[in-house]
Amino acid sequence: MPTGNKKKNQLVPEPALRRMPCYLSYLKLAQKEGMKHISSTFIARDMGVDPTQVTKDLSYTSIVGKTRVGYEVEPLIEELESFLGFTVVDEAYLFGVGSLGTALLHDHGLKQFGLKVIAAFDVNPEVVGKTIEGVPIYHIDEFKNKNRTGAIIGILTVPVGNSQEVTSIMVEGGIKAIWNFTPVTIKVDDDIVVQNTSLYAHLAVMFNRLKVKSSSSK
Amino acid sequence: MPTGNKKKNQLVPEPALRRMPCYLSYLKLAQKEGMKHISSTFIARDMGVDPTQVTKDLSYTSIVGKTRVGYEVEPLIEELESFLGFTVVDEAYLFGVGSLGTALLHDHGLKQFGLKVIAAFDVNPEVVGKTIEGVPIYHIDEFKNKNRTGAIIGILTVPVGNSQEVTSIMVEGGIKAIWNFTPVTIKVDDDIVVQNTSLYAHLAVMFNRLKVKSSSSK
DNA sequence: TCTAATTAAAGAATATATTCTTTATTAAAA
DNA sequence: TTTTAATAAAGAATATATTCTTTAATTAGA
Repeated sequence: MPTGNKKKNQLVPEPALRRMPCYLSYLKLAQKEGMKHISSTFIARDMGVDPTQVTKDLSYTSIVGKTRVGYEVEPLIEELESFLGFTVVDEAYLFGVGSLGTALLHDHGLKQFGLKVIAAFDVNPEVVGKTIEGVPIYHIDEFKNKNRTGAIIGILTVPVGNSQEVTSIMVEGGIKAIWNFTPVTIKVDDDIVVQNTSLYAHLAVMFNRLKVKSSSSK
Repeated sequence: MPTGNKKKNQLVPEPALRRMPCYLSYLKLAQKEGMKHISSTFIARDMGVDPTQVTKDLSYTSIVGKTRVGYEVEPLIEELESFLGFTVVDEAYLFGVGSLGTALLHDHGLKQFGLKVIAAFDVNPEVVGKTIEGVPIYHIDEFKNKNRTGAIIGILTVPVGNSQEVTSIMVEGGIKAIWNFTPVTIKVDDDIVVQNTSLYAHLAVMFNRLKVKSSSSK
C-alpha cells in the first residue's frame, strides 16, 4: 500500500472543485480590503452558501483553519491557486478556429488561470496561416509534426459534425485532456480527461429556470 | 390546486437539462444520416451513457417513445428545441466588454440557440461608442434608458471586483435572468434567475482530473 | 394468429452530494 | 487562571441524482 496523504488520491467531488474558484476570487477581494483572517461562517454568509459546505470544500486542500480565528487569507489563497493548478501555466492547442474558437483566442483571462494557447488548428484556408492574438493557426494536418513540443491539453471548438473525428486526431497526437466546448458527447479511452463546457447547455438551463419562474409567478 | 400537467411545474434536474442539448446535437446528426426512428438504447450506446438515463431525461419533455421502435427523430428534435427554448430568440444585454465579453460578442453561435445580444455596456471610453459584430456598446449609465425595449436577460462579463455592483444595476434596470461568467457568487433576490458559467471553474476541474490521472498512473 | 424479442416507462435501489449535529479546540474576556 | 463564546472538523442524516429492476406494450417473425 502506498504511503502519503489519502486525500490526494481520492477524487474531489466536481461540485466542490467548481466552487473553489469562487472562494478564490472572494478571498482575493477580501485580501484587497486588508483582511488577514477569515472564518468559514463569514465566507458562507457573504457568499450565501452553507458554512459547513465551505469548511468541507476547503478541507480537500491541505489548509487547516484555526478555531475562533478562521483561515489565514494569504496562505489559503496560495494553497487554492496551487491546488487548482492556476500557478503553473500549461500549454494547450485549440482545434477549430470558427466563431467560438476565435472568441476563446481573444480571451487572455485563460493565461491568468494557467492555460496558454500556443497554437490553433483548422482546415479553413481563410484562417490557416494567420495569427489571432499572437497565436499561429496551422492546418490540422500539421498537428502531428507540431506536437513535438508536447502540449497535452486540447481545446475542442470545431463544428458538431467534426467533433468525434477531430477528437481522434487529438488523442492520436498525444493530447491527454480535452476541453470540449461542443455539445457532443465525445468518446475517448479511460485515460483521457474530458471536460465538457457547452455554453448552450448552460443557456438551456437558464431558459428553463426562467420559464419555470415566469409561469409560477402568474 | 391548479390543473395541467404536473411535469411542467416540477423542476427538471439540472444535470438532465444539461444533457438535453447533447441529445439534440446527436439527433440532428442522426437525422442528417437519414434516420427516422431511434431507440433510447441506440442513443445510449452511441453516446456512452446509461439507456435508462436517456429515457428518463427525455421523459421530462412531452414526447413519448414507441415500444420496439423508439422515438421519431424529427418530432423529438422539434420538441427538444422548443423545450430548451432554442426556437424563440430572446434578446439580451451584455455587461462588460473586456476580454471575455468581446469574445462572446464574436460568437454568433448564441443566436442560433435562441440568444441575441442587442447591446453591450461598459465604462471604458475606449470601447464605448464602438460596435462589435454589429452590437453597439454604450456607457453603462445609459442602460436604464436603453432598457425601454425590454430585454430581460443579461450577460455578466465584468471584472471580478465589479460583479456585485453591476449585478445590482442590472436587476434595478429590469433584468430577470443573469448569465454570470464571473467566478463570483452574486447575490440577488429569489425571483432573479442566475446561471453561473465560470470557464475557470471548468478549467479547475480539468486540471484536477489531469493531476489525479497522471499521479495514479505512476 | 401466435410467439419471441425488443423497447419505453415507472418505480425501487443504490450512489452521490449536501446539510445537520456533535465534539473538541482555543482565543478572548472575566 | 478560569470561563465563555466562536469556530473547524468529523461523522450522521437527509436530500438529490443515477442506475437497476420490473412491467407492459407492440412489432416482427414463425
